[in-house]
Amino acid sequence: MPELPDLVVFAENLSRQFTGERIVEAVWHGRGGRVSPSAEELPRALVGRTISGVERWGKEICFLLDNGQRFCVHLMLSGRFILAPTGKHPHSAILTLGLERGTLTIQDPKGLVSVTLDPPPRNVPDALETNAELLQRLLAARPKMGIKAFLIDQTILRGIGNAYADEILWKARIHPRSITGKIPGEALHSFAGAVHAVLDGAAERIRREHPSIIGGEVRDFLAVHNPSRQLSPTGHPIRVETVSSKKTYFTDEQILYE
Amino acid sequence: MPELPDLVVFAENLSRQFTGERIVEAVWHGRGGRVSPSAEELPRALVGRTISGVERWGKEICFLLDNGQRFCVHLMLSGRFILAPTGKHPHSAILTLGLERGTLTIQDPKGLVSVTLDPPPRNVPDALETNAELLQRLLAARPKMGIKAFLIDQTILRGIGNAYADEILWKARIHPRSITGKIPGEALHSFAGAVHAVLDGAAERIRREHPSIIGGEVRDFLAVHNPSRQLSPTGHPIRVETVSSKKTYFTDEQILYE
DNA sequence: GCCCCAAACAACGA
DNA sequence: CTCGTTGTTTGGGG
Repeated sequence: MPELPDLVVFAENLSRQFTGERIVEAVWHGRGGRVSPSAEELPRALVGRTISGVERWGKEICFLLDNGQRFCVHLMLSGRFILAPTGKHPHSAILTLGLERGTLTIQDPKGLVSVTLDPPPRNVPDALETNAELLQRLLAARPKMGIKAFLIDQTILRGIGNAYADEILWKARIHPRSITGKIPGEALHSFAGAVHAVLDGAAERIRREHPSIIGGEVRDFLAVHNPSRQLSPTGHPIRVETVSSKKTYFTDEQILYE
Repeated sequence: MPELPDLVVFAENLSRQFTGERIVEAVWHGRGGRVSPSAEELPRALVGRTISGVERWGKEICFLLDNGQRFCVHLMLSGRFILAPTGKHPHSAILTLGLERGTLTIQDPKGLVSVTLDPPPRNVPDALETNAELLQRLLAARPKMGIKAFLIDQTILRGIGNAYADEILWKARIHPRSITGKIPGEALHSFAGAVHAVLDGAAERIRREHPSIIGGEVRDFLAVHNPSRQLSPTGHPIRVETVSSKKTYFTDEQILYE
């Protein structure tokens, strides 16, 4: 499952590639996936529209349409975008969008992808809006959660998944079992800084190393949430435990606030 | 806090004493307590009515009125009924009912008592309706609870509180940390039998030893939920632990099903 | 690994 | 040690 930095680059590349293209066909394959408002409505809403841009919205990729509507795709666990020659329908295709110069398919072997036309606005900040004051406010509002559960809760802050939560907590030197309300105010600047350093840095790296990526995920450079590493970049052994019901990678460099 | 057997005897005694009496005054003292529909409505609904009976309903004591309405009192943690000479208002009085031949006061130092006129019917069986088939059905409906939490949950079965839950589980030889869905069907007859043996036996004992009791609680004869005992009646040391967030007394005679 | 829902659990106040 | 309410955690299914 791609996470926020992957999605940032996907959106850039999809936008570059498809802005200005008209949708000539939309086929819902009916073999899984969730669609709102309905599979019948979808082609009527999409076909004939021109894509005026593509952007990341939390963990979703949204196609902006020329009539002001937004068509958003959540890739969930195993969804991915695929470019195929016009008319081709790859395996486990959920939705195929025929465009003027090619076919964009959303594929998902697990069939969990969710697509939504004009999703309701969410009153939840995006992870890239993070700063110390915002963190302070969000932490104060939920003072007795595990910090790991807090970071990946999309109703609190949008965009961070399991892998990057570990990366951020390691960068901030905060133990994943720490309690939200116990993290001292003095730590919040470096915490907020870690959010940006990790997410922006990862997006920049993916952008540089995979300039036209629109699918899959790039994880090989992660510092601790990385099964191929035994030691953190600073040489401390990486532990793997279940924290807040999630597989969690961390080291003893991280301070436990509880 | 009186529990079911105490309340059974309270209801008998209040019924004997007040059936046929007319309510001539009802004073809500406004120093705590919860009243439904409202403190203003209450005197209008009660004054002038004649009490046609008193009965226990779950953990509540209900006064049946001659117009078919029911006036129910939940004593919560520290509420109690007190008889006072007409016109007297004891300390921490919540509600005073002036009757033809005396004054019945509901007193509660913690101010948690709740009184309700015509409480809505609850679709929940009473503990004294317990039999093996009922237990089977209720356990199957909530198969992954702790059995202690199950027994004291008033939305599942009405009337059992913390102390008698321990007594019943000891009598049934079921460990309080057992999981509802893991208790074997063969144990349900003795489990249901234990519910009745404990509750009916306690009521009978209270009735015999305190023939006119309407307040307080009698606990001195409890087998395990009893700080004055070190050993169960069968000579096993009594353990005290927190189970399902409640102080729980049990012994190693009780089988853990999990 | 994702989201949603429902059930179970814990904490707090009245 | 009671009942609500609210918030958090956990488990299952798509």
